[in-house]
Amino acid sequence: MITLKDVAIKAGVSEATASLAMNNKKTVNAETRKKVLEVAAAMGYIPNSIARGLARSKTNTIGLIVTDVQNPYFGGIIGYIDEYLRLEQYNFILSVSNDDLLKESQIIESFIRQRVDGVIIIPAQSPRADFLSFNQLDLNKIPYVFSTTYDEGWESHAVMTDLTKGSYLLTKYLLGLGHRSIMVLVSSNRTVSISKLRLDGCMRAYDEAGLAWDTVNIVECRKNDFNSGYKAVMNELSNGNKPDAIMAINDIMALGAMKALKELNLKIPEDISVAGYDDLIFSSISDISLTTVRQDIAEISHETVQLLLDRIKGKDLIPRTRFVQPELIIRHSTGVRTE
Amino acid sequence: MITLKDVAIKAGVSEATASLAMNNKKTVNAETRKKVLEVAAAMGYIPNSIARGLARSKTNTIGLIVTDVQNPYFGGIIGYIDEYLRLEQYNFILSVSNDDLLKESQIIESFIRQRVDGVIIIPAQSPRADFLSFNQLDLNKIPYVFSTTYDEGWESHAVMTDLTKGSYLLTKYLLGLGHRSIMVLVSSNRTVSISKLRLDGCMRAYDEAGLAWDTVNIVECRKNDFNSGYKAVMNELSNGNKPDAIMAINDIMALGAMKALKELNLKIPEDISVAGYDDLIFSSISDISLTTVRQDIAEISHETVQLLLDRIKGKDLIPRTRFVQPELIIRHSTGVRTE
DNA sequence: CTGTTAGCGCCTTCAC
DNA sequence: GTGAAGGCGCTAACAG
Repeated sequence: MITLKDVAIKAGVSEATASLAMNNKKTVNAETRKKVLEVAAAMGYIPNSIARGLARSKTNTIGLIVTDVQNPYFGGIIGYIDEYLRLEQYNFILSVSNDDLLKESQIIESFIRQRVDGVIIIPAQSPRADFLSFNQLDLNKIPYVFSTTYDEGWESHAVMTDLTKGSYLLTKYLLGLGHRSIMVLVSSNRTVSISKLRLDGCMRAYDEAGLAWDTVNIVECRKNDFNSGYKAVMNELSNGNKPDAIMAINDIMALGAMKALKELNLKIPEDISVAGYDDLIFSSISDISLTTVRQDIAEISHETVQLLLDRIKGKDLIPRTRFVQPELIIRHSTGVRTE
Repeated sequence: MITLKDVAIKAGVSEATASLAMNNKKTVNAETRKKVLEVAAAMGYIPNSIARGLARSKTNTIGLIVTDVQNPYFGGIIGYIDEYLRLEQYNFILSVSNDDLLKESQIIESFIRQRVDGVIIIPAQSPRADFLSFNQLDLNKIPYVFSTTYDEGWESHAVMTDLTKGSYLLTKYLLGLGHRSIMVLVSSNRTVSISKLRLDGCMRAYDEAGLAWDTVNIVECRKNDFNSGYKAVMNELSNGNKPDAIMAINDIMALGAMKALKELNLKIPEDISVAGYDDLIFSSISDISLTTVRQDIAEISHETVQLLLDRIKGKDLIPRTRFVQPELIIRHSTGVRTE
């Protein structure tokens, strides 16, 4: 392992000068710098960022917590964040919370140990008893921003889709098609932001249309995955609850719902319309392509990174949620109410 | 930011003793340790792993390079690796190469800078002009292991599915159903290991059956994604090449292929059988569930991590590829040849 | 058992 | 412009 000292000696300069040269400070003579750079290259010198981190107390790495890596939605987020961060010469450490609050707090502590310069949090979606982890970050003066969703009860910087607006557009569209009895598949707890905000949007559309909101059938599902969507629909329909349309909290669940409907020999959209949320690549996989609300994950990721870097650079910003605009994508899983 | 020194002073001991206490070395008196631990907790002390890394020249973090985060197959790998690594008290840094060799080499260099203890590489699938990056790792004595696939021409430690066997099983099964004219969708270059190994398996099955291998239609696709599968099938079939069965290099492409067939009004499996590879959760999404070869990603991830940690601990192992057994999963997208 | 000393590799004043 | 000196926070001998 070759060090800066080795380079300095071989180049016949002091370690300090070598350091200045490597970091392109103008205070060093062009000749000397050239010499140092050459020697460094020749020796295959690779700077030790650990040591640099200690000396500068800045690691140039940021921590990223995601709830789920298997969902391509988050895969996309990770990809974009990686891209933008790399452009800005930052590394990142990734950890997966699996929506587990304990794990999330352990991850945050390990990020603090690592002295990350900042952290991006996709918060676990369970009601929180306390906010110790976030407090720890504040105490250690490590900036963080929530991405994709925020946490109820903890005001902070966040970047996310205007979920309410997306649901509003979608619901309005469905009502416009004549659907009245709508079933909504939400997460395990309808009061948690990712569900609540969407429901707010539905409600707004109902209100505007002068329709009674309480005709909506809200089904809480334990997980937000394919099987949950499948089972929920199987259950409800076998209990005789046949809606005009089904709205799922995300595309994966919507796809699960479609699977169930097919098995029940119900035609989509003739018998029941189905809509998702996210606009995964997979939304066009099913032979009946899915109507959905597109979340602009490139934009979300980009804003998240910019916001975090601004905070790291010391910009004093007011904690608030930045909303990214959703887009209604109409495809073939929805149609006018027939009967 | 409170340091070990602060704790030591407040606890009335030397910094060294505090350090020993924090690290649970037995050489320190129970009373003293208790005292130190209490003070540390009270002060909210969080050790600085950067400093520790410098002192011990061991960072307890490993680097992970993946080619694609959007494919849930790799999402699964990342999830498992995260899990196993965390159990062993390791962190990891993730970076995405997007199958770009230049980016891959930059990532490796940044990993060296960070002084990771080891790296897990899912190598980019392009023919390599040189092996400088891997050489750099060797020079810096940083252990690494390839996961999911290896690189032709660079012998090293690797853990992956026995791809050849998987293809062999699948092909044998298809031949057994009476299919003779098979179309195989591979990556952009059939000589690259992920394609080559699979093709070897097909070939073996053909040989065993005493059938002429050259009747197989091998189609090279630029990318291994949904659209590539879709387009490849659209192209081939509109050129009048109608096979009995289609085998894709992975499930995503197979799903794309199915989409194309449906649009061409061909029935699956009555008109054409389709098979994938990977066994994604999504393989059951399409109304016709996909016959595929399951890769045991939990096992692959686990072995990869164990192998890397063994190497980090200094075990001197012979570079070789460890194969994980594949499993043929028969579902509804394949059936006996009809005409 | 505990404290002293000496780094790990790099950066940053501050003289010269 | 360049070198000497000190320090980032922690650990690893070595004494005592």
